[in-house]
Amino acid sequence: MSLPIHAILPQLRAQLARQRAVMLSAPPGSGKTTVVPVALLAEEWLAGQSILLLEPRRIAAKLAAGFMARQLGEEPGQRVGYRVRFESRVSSATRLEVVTEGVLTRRLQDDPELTGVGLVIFDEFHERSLQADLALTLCLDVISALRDDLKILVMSATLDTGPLSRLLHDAPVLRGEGESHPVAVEYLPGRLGPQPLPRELAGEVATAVVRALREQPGDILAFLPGAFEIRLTAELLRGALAPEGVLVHPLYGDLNLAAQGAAIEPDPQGRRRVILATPIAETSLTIEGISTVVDSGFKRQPQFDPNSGLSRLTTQRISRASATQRCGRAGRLGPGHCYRLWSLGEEQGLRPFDPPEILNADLCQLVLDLALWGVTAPEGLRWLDPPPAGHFSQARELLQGLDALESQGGLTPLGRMVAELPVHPRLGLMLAHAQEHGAVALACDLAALLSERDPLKSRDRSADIEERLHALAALRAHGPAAARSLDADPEACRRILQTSSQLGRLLTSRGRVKEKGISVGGLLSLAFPDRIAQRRPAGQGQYKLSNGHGARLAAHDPLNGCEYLAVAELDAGKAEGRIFLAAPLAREELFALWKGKIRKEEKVYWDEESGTVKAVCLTSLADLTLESAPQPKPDQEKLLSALLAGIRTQGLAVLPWTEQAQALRSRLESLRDWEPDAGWPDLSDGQLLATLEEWLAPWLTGLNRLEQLKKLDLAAILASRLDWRQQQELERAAPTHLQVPSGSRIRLRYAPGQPPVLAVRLQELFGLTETPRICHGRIPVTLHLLSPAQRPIQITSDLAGFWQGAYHAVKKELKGRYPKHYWPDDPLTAQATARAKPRS
DNA sequence: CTCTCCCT
Repeated sequence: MSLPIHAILPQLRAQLARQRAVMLSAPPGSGKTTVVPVALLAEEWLAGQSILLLEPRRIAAKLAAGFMARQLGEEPGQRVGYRVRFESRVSSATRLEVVTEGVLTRRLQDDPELTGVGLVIFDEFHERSLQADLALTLCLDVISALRDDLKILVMSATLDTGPLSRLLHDAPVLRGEGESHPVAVEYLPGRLGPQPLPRELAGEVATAVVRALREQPGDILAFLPGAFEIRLTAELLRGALAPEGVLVHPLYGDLNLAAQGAAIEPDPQGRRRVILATPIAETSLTIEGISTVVDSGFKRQPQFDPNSGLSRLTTQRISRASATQRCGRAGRLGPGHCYRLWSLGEEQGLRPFDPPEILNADLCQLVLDLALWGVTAPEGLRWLDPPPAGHFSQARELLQGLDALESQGGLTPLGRMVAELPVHPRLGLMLAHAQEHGAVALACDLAALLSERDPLKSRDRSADIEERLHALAALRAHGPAAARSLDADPEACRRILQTSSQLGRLLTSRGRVKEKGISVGGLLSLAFPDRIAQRRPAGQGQYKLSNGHGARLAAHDPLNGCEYLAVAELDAGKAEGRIFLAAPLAREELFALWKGKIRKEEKVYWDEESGTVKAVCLTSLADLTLESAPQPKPDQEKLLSALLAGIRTQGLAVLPWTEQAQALRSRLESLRDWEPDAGWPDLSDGQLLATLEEWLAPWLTGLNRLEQLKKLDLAAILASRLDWRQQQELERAAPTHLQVPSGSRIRLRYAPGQPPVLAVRLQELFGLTETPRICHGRIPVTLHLLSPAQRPIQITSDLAGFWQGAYHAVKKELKGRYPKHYWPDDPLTAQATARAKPRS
């Protein structure tokens, strides 16, 4: 049998003989997975050592091993073997061992020299899983420190080869051909925006599928983002296609094996089929007999947020690499056709490749693996894409908080134990602590449940994890039918039990029971202390998490009545997370389990609603307030700063700004304008608010409510900011009043940025030749000249000019209106008066 | 409106 990959085998052999690392890029169907490893077994440089072949999935590992073994006329476990979780076929004769990712990481940790291994092959490296990236990084570390004879071969479909080649010290890149048939691509741009609603998306896909059925022969594979859109599309299609006898099969990971099998196998009666699939059909499952693909262009992906430590599922546009991969699914049998629900223009906007998982994942396990490797900072190793610093430190802080890591990043004894358990570190910690509580068996079931798919499938299932435990118990005691009667999938339950018993074997007889009794919720809280949830007082199914974030139960979930929950799984959501798995946590148990982390503190704070400062004694666990009691004798300093905080939120207007206080402030502000270098204090709003502690606080002793502020003498308080000399100078340079020739003392009005205003009846100024000035003669006042009835007549800052000019016209007019008043012809020599006429 | 895969 000849495959395209045979053409480049000689080149590959030659390069591997010379180089430490080689890359081989070839599309699906080239035969690289099964041809290359066997072909290299007899190489001289291998010197009798074995080859490790890394596959991303168990099923692929077993299939590849089986295929290669049979090519050699053997069964797996002889020269070719495999090792995946729960199952291995290897012997002393095994020279080629196909492993999955977790097994390789474990192997590296147990034997960093990779004794007896001469070559590690990374298959499907373009998938860029977190574990494959980590394994490559660790292998590079092995080569540079311990094994300069170890070789690496990275095989992939389309991959951005440049950065990887550089990481591998300019490894040569060989390119192979694939064996596939041409696929015609047709663009069907629709109405789908960047964030389509599930209904819109399902409608577009259903329309395209109907068209494909009309225009193309054979079975059709449509790619949708998730199970929800698949259900919607199936409903639309079943309505439209029922009479034509076309079969519609959903296909996604949560389906049981029988349903997946039905979607994968051709129909025995030869009826046409439409398979509606998630990205599971992109690489993990191959469907027989597909000649047409309909690609929605979207997929659902988790988005990790290091701020909350939570992931959120988001529906995103796929990459061009992903679109190519999906398209290729139509060309396995013969020429195919692919409908893309976007335009050529939109295609230019797609990312060329999917981002590697390491950029977007929870890094707890990676941080722990590195610590076990002896590395506390990622900078110490060489990465294709280094783990993001924020994600890394979030994971590190979480593990430090759980006592798995020292403050320097090294493993604690507890952390070492957890690092060796095949579960997420959170669950490993729960298992470790469960030993002290004598609850290992229960904890194993819980850890397994949370590591595998949810066994409950009904759409209105409760988030209560105890319902899953009941299903497991039913399966153990009475078999599959009992589990099914509880709405649980027996297959999923069996997988959980398998994981649980593996964990049980790893944990038995370690440690001694120190404490007795712990509930399911209690155990979960040990793994997820940041996700202890407290019901909000008024909320319906709304909770607050101990990490400060909000979360919500489905409306009719029976868990709704619980005051406290330990939440194991939730989607971060946009504003509020959705709780998918949780268990009730009794208040007494919460206090008992977490007494070491529960704090009591006095909190004095500003209560907006009542306009007062309140003082309480709080019992809290992280961001949750467990108890709150009034504090009769609050700390004076805290009281004061809470009151100041209240003033800050309300603004300066809550202070009693009497006319006098305002005038004082205006005078000082004006002076600051006129004499910027004279050291006058800054009394602007911003500055006053910023320096409340300095100028206002000393006057607030013993006060705790806003209304008490009304008693303050603000003018005196502001004046006290000036020393004695400044106060004298203020009176001289910016007086409150000016005396005019009539003898009256007239108030001066100050406004920042403007000259002072003297509003005075014209007749009181007779005899005054020049405009009055203040601020040591530098600032002329603006005169608002008034009629005897106090009506404004003229505004001027040039009194001499007024007397000479405009006065005579004004006089004439006013004389007519106020004949009893005194209107002299020569205002400069006339006697000023505050009355109608001067006293004679 | 619950993606997918994986672990001595």
